[in-house]
Amino acid sequence: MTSTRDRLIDVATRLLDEGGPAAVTLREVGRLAGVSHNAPYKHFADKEDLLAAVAARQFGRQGRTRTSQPAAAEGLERLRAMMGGYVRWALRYPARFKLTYGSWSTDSAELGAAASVARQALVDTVRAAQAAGDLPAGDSERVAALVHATAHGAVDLALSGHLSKTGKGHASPEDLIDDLLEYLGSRSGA
Amino acid sequence: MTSTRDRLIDVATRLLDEGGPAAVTLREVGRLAGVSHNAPYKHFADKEDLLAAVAARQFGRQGRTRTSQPAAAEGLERLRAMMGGYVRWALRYPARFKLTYGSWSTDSAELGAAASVARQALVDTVRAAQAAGDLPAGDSERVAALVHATAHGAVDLALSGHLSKTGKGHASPEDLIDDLLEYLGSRSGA
DNA sequence: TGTCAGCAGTTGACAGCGTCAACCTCACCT
DNA sequence: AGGTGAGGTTGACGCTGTCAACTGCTGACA
Repeated sequence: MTSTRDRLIDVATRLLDEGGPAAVTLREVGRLAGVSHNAPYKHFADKEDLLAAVAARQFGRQGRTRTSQPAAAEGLERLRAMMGGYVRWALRYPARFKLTYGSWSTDSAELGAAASVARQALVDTVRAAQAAGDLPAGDSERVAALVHATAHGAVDLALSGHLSKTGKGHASPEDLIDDLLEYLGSRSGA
Repeated sequence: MTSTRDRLIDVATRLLDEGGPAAVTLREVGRLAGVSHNAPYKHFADKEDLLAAVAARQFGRQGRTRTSQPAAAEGLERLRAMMGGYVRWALRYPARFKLTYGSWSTDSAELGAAASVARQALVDTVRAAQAAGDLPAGDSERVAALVHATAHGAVDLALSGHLSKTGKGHASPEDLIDDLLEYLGSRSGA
């Protein structure tokens, strides 16, 4: 027996995937969850609050996926796998990606905490790769930020159609991340 | 004497800057432009079409700024200046940035052409830096895509509050771009 | 010169949206 | 027994995007 609150988040996520942000309507969410058009207000302050709950759940999944990743790969390979997961997730659920990393005027504590866990997992992986000599030494958090920024930007540009899709300059987000990691790797002087 | 169409785009841009995407309302745009609530439909098919015009104008300015940049700087420095301009523009007008690089279901020819000019200017600058030995050789379009992705992602994360703002991992978007260019530069073996 | 098409503008209407207020009901605590 | 609060309901409000119908002007052309 799932709670009404959970069902509302489920429905909102589904609508988001199917029709983008514009398709997420409090009234439609209520309808599909089998409650009245105003029931959502018993669980969320307003529309943004519901969307923040959707985003927090995504961060939560991401953090758990990252930390539970089997340690089959080591060093750079593990980092590459992690970023590959990020990219595939974003390309598969573009609307969730854009929502999750969108701007939040509501700074929900739940959201902040979930995001923090996900980020820490990346920093740890970067630190391990540095220790293995696969990445240049230096502030791990800053290197992690660089990697995240590149992956994030590559995906966002790809989703918006601003990465050339054919011809000489063609590159997928994963290609760009590989390029970056290769440059960083050869710089590390291992 | 500016045309009504231009005035509508002006007002829409202003509303976007002041109150984000939610503040851009066809009716309010009409009101502030001194016309009726339905006049915008004489110039734009629908709301998205108006927003596309706003975005196209931004791309246009960007392309012109980039190509007209004084050649005071050369090689890497010119590239750094160009990306600095991109970052500062994005941080100053976050809503325009998010809109411009958002997803467009309407693929207006005007939009595509304007975006293409801006991208080509970046590729040319990368090519020059490569010729100067400041960047590793290789497909210029792909290196340009990497640089753009990093800058874009860094700005987007910063705007969304996903870049740690204090402490050891603190880094501004410009810092991250500098990091990338430094890694690329030392890799070029000049 | 007369007229006629079409562009730019208007008013009015419609459904759907987010949100507020008031009411109901029923489990639970005292 | 009685009250209280969480979770649900219905109804209303103003605002939005969009459609339809009407008007006035302007330029092309017989």
